[in-house]
Amino acid sequence: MAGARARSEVTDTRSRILDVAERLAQTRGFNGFSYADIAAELEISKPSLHYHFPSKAELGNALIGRYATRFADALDSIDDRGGGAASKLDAYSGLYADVLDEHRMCLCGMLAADYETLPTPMRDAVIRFFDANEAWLTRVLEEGVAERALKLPGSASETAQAIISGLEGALLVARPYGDSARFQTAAAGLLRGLAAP
Amino acid sequence: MAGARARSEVTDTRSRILDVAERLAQTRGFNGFSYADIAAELEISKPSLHYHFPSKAELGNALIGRYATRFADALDSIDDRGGGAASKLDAYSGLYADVLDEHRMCLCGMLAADYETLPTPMRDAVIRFFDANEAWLTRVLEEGVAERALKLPGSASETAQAIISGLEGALLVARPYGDSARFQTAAAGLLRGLAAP
DNA sequence: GTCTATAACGAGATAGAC
DNA sequence: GTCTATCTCGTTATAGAC
Repeated sequence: MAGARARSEVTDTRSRILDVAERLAQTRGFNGFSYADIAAELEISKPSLHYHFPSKAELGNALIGRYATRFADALDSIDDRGGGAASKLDAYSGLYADVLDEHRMCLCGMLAADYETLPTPMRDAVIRFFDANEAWLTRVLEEGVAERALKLPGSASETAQAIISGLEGALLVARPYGDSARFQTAAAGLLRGLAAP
Repeated sequence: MAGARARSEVTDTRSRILDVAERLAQTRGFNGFSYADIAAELEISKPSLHYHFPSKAELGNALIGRYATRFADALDSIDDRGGGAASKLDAYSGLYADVLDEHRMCLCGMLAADYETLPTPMRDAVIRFFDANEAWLTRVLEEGVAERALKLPGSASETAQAIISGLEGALLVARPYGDSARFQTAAAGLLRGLAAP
């Protein structure tokens, strides 16, 4: 078919920019990288970056938007796989473990640290990310309680907030230690304590 | 007495610099403020700052050092007050709540996010801070278990790590929401789940 | 869509006077 | 101990050619 390209032979520039910016934002924070860093890694010029993302704020918005979409897709996949509430929570924790395996912080956890320095649209998008996670977790926890598979220390939404906080914090603290076992231990303890069978 | 000064009439410049830098680091991250920000707020010149702290890295070291000392003192105070393990854990959680009341992140939690961009001495000091917290918490948890006042989901040191992670994450996530009740709920849930009576 | 060139500004840091 | 003046470099961003 005319115009078709071998998949992954070339990824479009916009996506490759987002890939690099995402990794830098997750490892160094939003104020810890520059257009120059991205340009050097992709071997393109800085003005080319500005063609795709006129300002760093717009790059940041695109970053969170894509990340949130991907995360929502991952939550859908967990739902599609079926299984009980407890196994869904394990899979949810696994999403965070995958992030740490790449020596990254959750993008929105990192941006939560940078929050005060972010432009308003990015702030709003960070909040929406956490709200979406809380809504998904709340539903899973309620299912677990209804099935008598889980016992929670508080309401489902309060427990959901505590799980998100706990996993974000486990990422935050484990990363300096460069120790993914440290994350696993904390995450397992948190889930056992907060959503016991 | 000659040379004596009315307390708090003037705080020495070095301390005032650290006060401002500390607040900026806790709210904006270590890469989110500059010598110019501090100079403007204290109405002194940038070179005066460099006289007290020749480089930003040395300012950062002094920042963590003072913070860690103050935190260790607070832990000593909790011990001195007596009471059981459960009330010590509540007091520990209260230290984090106090930070959030000033709309700040824990300094070392913030620096954990900035970790990859920090000079080595600052990295080491961040790790030491968490290790000291873990050691204190581990001891308190072991006391609680010995008194049969607490039941833990894992070893005392693993539980200590999970508590630190959970409280740091609760701060991280609650701050964008500007909601200290959100922290309290998550913290209470975490402690109930991880160190149940 | 990508480039060269450059503007305009802020960063960390230093020299040297007082 | 604090200042003015300055340096050097890195930052985001734009103009305009190809």
